[in-house]
This record gives sequence, C-alpha cells and structure tokens, in this order.
Amino acid sequence: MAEVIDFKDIDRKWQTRWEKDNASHAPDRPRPDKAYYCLVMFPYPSGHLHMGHVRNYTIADVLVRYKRMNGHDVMHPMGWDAFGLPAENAAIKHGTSPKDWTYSNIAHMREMLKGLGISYDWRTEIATCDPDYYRWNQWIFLKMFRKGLAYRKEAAVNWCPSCQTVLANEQAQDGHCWRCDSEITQKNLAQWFFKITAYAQQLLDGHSTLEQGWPPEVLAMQKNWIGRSEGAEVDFAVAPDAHVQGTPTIRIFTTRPDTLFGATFMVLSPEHPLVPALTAPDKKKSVDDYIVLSKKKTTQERADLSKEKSGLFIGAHALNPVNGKRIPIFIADYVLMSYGTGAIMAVPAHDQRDFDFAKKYDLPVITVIQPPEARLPDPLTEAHEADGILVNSGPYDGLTADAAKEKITADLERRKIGSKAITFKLRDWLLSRQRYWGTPIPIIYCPTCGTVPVPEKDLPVRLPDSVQFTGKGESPLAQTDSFVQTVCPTCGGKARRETDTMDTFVDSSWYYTRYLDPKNSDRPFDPGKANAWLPVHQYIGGIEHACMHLIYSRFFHKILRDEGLLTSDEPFANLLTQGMVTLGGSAMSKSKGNVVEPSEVIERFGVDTCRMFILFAAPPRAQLEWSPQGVEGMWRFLNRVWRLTDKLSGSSQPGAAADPGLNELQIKTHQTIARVSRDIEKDFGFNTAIAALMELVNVLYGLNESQWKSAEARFAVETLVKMLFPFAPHMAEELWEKLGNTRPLSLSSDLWPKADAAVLGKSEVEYPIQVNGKVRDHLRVSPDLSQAEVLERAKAQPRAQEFLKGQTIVKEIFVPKRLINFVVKPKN
RNA sequence: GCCGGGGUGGCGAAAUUGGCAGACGCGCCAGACUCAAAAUCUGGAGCAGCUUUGGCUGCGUGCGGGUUCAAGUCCCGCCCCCGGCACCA
Repeated sequence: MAEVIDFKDIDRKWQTRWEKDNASHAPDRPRPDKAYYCLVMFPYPSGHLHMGHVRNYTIADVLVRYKRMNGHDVMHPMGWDAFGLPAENAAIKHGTSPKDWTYSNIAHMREMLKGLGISYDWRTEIATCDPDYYRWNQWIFLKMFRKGLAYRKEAAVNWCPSCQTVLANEQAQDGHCWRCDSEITQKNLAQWFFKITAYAQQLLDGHSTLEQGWPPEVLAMQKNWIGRSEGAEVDFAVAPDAHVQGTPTIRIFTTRPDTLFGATFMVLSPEHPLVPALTAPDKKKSVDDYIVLSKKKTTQERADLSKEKSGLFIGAHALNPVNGKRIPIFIADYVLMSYGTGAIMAVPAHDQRDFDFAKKYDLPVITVIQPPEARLPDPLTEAHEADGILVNSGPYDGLTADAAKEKITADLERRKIGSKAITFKLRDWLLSRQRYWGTPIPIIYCPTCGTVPVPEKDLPVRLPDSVQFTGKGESPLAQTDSFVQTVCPTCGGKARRETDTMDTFVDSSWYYTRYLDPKNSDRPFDPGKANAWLPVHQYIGGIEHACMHLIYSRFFHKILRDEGLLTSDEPFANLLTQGMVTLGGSAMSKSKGNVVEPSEVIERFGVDTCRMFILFAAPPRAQLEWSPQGVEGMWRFLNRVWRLTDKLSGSSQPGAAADPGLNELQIKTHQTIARVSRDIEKDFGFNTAIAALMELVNVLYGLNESQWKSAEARFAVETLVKMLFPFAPHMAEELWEKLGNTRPLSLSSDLWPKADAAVLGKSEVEYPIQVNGKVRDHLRVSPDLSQAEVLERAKAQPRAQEFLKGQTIVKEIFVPKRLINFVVKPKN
C-alpha cells in the first residue's frame, strides 16, 4: 500500500515541462497595473551554491508564483555579479585565468540553480564581467565625468599590503581588509571618486517614499550613514603673534552654536592645511612628530574610543568671535579632515569628549547652558550635553538653546563671520581599484592634453586576456604594456591608459535595469522597456548590504534618472532583508565545518521538501536554524498530502446538506484560503501560511469514507493543491495533473482561490467567558446573535453561574468575536 | 561608547497588534495495525501543587515596578544576547 513517491523524478519532469512551456517568461511589456518585478541580490559565482542562496531564491519564488497565479505580469531575472577578487586570487594560486575560472563557475552554478526549479526568465541572464555589460559601466562613468560627478584626487587611502589594493573605508573592518583580513596601512594615491555627496540630501529625502516598503531598521542605518547635521560654520580669527603671518582665520563646523561662549580651546586635524603656518617655531619638532605618528594610524585606530585621546598645543591662539577671548589651538588625531571643516571649537562644559580633553590638558571649563529645573555642579563632573537655558553668554543669557542657535547664527551672519551650515557624514565613493578583474576606467593620460576621456565610440575598453598574475607589486594591468600604451584620442600622440579598474559595487548598482534589456548594444537599456517595470516591486537579500550596495544603487538610479533614462526616483519600492541560515547557532561556513549542502538535501528528499522546510522553520527575516529532523518532518508532510489525493473517489457528489463534518470542512477550506492569502501578502508569513495548510490537511484526515465521496472533499483537496503550488511547485503540479487537470498551474493566471465571505460568515464563534479576567467557561454561538443575547447566554452557563453567585456584576466587557469578561465584586 | 534588532515550553515558532499564551511542526509518551520493528493512523503533554482520576488551584512570555476589566503586546527603570559603526565636533 505504501507507495514510494519519487520526488526527484517529479522534480525533473516538471522542470523540463516548465522550460518547454516557457512558463517563466516575462511578457515584453507588462500591463501597467499588473507588473511585478521581483529581484534577488545576484550571486557572486564562487562555484558553490549555499543554503543562504537557496533560502533567498525560494522566498522570491514563492512570491513570484503566487503573483503569477493572481494574474500579474512577472519579471524574475537572474545573473552573475562576476567581477571580483576571488577570481584573481584563484589566478594567483592556481595559474588559471580569472575569465575561465569565472565562466566555468557560472556554468556550474547555473545548472545547480536550474535544479532548484526557481522560475527565472533565463533570457535575462547577464554576467557583469561580459564586455557587453561592463562597457555600460564605462559609459555611465563618462557621463558622470562630463558632469563633474567623477573626479580624481589625491587622498590618503587604506592600503592592504597583502592584496596590494586600495580599500574604501567602508570595506575596512577594524583596520583589516574585509576580504583577506590583513592589517591596513595608509598610502597616498591619485584616485577616482564618484561625487555621491552631491546626492546626499536626495538620498535622505528618498526615505519618505521608502517608508512604506523598506524595513525601518534599514532606513535608520542609512540615515545614520548619510548623517546629516545642521549647525553653523564659524570663522575664528587667529590671534596676532610674532610667528603668524597675515590674518588667517580658521573655519569650524559646530552643531552647537548656542555654546559658543563656552568654547575654551580649538582642535585642528593634524592634516589641516593651516597647521604648518600656525605652529610656533619652538613647537615645530613636536608637531611634525605628532603628524608622522598620526599618519601611521588608520582611521579605525584614530576613531577608537577606548584609546585615550592625545593632542598637542601648537603655540598659537585664536580669538573667540563672540567675546574676543584668546583660546589655545591644539591638534588632535581624533579630528578628521574628512568630516566638517577638519577643525572644531571645543566646549568642554557641553561635550563629553571635549570635557575629557580639557581635564587631561588642564583647560578651562565654562558652563553656558543650565538645565531648566536644576543647577549644574561647580566644578562640573561631566559634560552637560542636553538642552537648557543660556548663562555666561552676554546678551544671549536666558534664551533657550534652540532660540540661541538661531540668534547667534544670525548675528554671526550679519558680521559675515559665520553662517548656517549642513554637513553630511557620507563621503564620496572611492571607486578606483588597483586590480585586473574589474571594469577598466575609460580614461587616457596624454602628456600634451592631460586627462582625456575615452570617446564613447571606442567603448568598451576591454580587459586584455594575456596578463601575468604574481600577486605582488603593481596591478597586473599596469604591468601589461599592450594595455597601457595607447594613443591620445585628441592629439594622436603617445599616451597611457588609466590602469585602475572599478569597484565591483559599480556593477551591482544598475544591474536591475540591464536585466530588462540585456542585449541592447546601443544603450545600457531602452528607457521604455525599463520604465515599464521599474521600480522593482520586491527586492530580497541580506541585511549586510543595508548601507553600501543599497545606497550606491539608489545613487545610480538617480544618476540614470538625471541622464533621462529613468523616470522613477528610487530603484526598489519594497525591500525584504532575509535572515541567515545557521547550524549549531552560527552561520554555515566551511571553516566551521557546519555546511549543509543543498544538493545533498535535494538528492535525498527532493526540491519541494527543501523549500518547504526553509519556508516553514522561521519567518523570512529571522535567522533559520537548520534541522535534519525538521526536514524529514516536512518530507512526511508532503507524503501525507500525496496520500490525501488517493482517498478522493472519481465521481464526487454534493454531500448531505446536514452533514456537520462537511459543513465544518467547507468552512475550514475557506478559512484556510483567507489565512494563506493574507499571510503571503502581509509581511511574508510563509511559515504560518504553511501551518494553515497543515491544519486543513489534518481536518481532511478526519473525514470518513462517505464524506470522501463528497464535492466538498474534492473542493478542499483541489484548493489545497493550488495553494501548495507557490511553496512546493513540483509536487503541486504533479497532484494537479493527477486530479485530472491538463493545464498546468504554472501557466494559470486566475487559479488562486478566493475565500467566500458567505461561507466564512457561517462559522460559529467561541467566546471565552472570564470572571474578573480569569477564563471560567466557554460559549459557542452563531455569529449573528446580538450582544445582549450572547451576554444572557453567557451568564446562564453553569460554570459562569458558579462564579457569579453571590456577586454583583460591576461591569460587562464584550469584545465582538473575541471574549466576554464580567467584572464582579461580592454583594456587601 | 553610539545606532539598530531581539529575549515566549525540551527545540523551531504562533498570538488577527491590548482580548483564552504556546496554533503548526520537531522531539517525546501512549494506543491501534504488526509475530516484531519500521512506516502509517489515532490520542496525550507549559510548570508546580492538590485530587474522590471527573477534575481543581496556583504560577507562568529575561528581571523589577506601573497603567488597565484585561499586558508577550503600552509606560518607567534594569539585565543579557545578536548585528552595525565613520569620535555626529
């Protein structure tokens, strides 16, 4: 009797069939109100598909299949984030070519992905290392170059001695290379930057449109990353001194212009351009030493709060612009040239870090803000950073801090020594990489004409194939003469190519538009095609990309919009950040030896079991702990569903009208439709949707032989199979066919069931009856009974009677369809 | 230190957003089927105490208070865990 189901066979059968039917093909143009573009963060072709990928793609596939069944036009593309370090490392280690290594990984991973039965439109497939793709990186770069949004500057950058490459600050973790973990040192190089700071305000403003569909914590992280501060810039005149030439001023940025009277010293970044001119002759030696020392430190080290702050008086003073007091000027490496103006006024009474610094160097502390209701101790034991009322501030005494900010700034503005100012923490995007396996930056350096952009007609600037990989010295491109030597497009003279390639985040910043027109050889994409689908309706990926990738692509979207290619302001309308897959509490990794191979699970149980387990074990956002027993449990559930369909008889008749069991089944079926639909649509509740399907299955197992012959039973089973389709598509197709249907579920656009409100309304309501908040009895009533009738019956229940006896009812609480509570107190 | 997220049975989790805490599943226990086991089907169980074995009573969502007829959910104050960080000048 126990039939052994060959899930693998069913997987293969339907994957072949779907491919033949073009079941996953997106329409050329979606209907405007029916478009659904579901995007997953495309994989790096490492050669291995891990469980995190499977989870990501399964979540997306559920949504996509559900949307298709509901009549949407769906775009579900797949491609490869194919440039990057591992290919180059493999080249160094094994002598392979990065190109061959990458493309063979892609071929392997494509096969594994196809085995998952995810419904991708493979016609969209792109690989970012393909010249047909990266030429458009170059094209976009040139557009930005012409607008001044791509520029070159000498800057202190993070240098990884092992990778021999520059890392953006964002890519340096705890002073170590994010990929190879080597300690980072500082080095000055001329680098290419994208001026993302020009879009800082727009990136922030865009949050108002994203609030609907993005997790609030991602928006909070981005907001902090962009880091807008409102305040004032104020010019401090340097006090005349024998060694000071002219009348220099130091511009500072402060968020607290209200505390200006409390500024008792200034601190400049050691790199500040005025430092050499202001340093007194007898301080020169120690200042130079300090600068050398701070250059050795990484930004990370300088930013480490646990380390004691060091500083050095440079032998010059400034004049506080509001009261003319002479205040000493220090340099300290915790002040960074990259934020604000690289100089601060220090107000120890109202900034804890300044307070600590003042204590260490014995500098005066002047309280200028008092809290409204208390008085601060004198001397202060810690800084008072909160708001309050101004004191010791001359004409501003008595003002609130907020009012004082306005008034002091306005007065400074009148005197032309200050103004309102806004700064951002966001820094320009350093895109230069001294690597081979990336997009060449399309720039030529001509001894006569200078920096010359490669003409568009000469794109793509191709990566040369024959390149040496030693892992040492300059980038392989810089060592390849045939690449470097060229002629100037302007004067025709001998010239050199830029040998830096682009950060791979450039590739992933606009790939979602290329999917929509992947073969276009005239433009990155056709605006008509792209705008028909964009913005992406659902983007799914890991939260680790909250700040970099997800800000960079928002920036690029706005760039492409301003180029006239896109009409929308934001690339991704809705974002789902999925949790990690763990085993034994930590993320699966080869080094920990806790990897579960997707291929092994699929080989043993079939794809649907793997999908169902992943979807059921935790909600998508939460961490997912792998459980081999849980997987087996899910396999048993699918077998249990299969056996249900064996119980249906060929010809189903409407059941006896008065059969309460069938009545209950009918109600349960419609309740399940309502629940599953709601759970999918509302917050990706796939785990509870599957739980609802399990409950329906449990009810069906309670049917007797004659009930199995009923139309109600058939309806319930067919409905179950339809609703199973997004979660376990292979098996659902097989069962659908087994039930006698010829048109596959994958081709349907109207088969998702609808709950019948009339049937739902027939369901009885069970009320808990509470007395003083404790449940004492239960009452089942028809839903159309009035409140008064329900309460009457509740009071008449025997157990309720027991607890109401001798009591006065003070209050009757009735919450429709929820509960009844009698608040009582003893009679006298 | 700052920012973000979280703490519910033996385990993964659920709770329609203030309304019966623990749905659904894993694991466990028991029964049916079987010579037996597996598979399958059926049933049981938060913890503790009492019990005339029908049940009854208390306690329970990290800890301590509070608001409310009613708190996992709201408020105040703590503790712990996870993730992120670029000294918000």
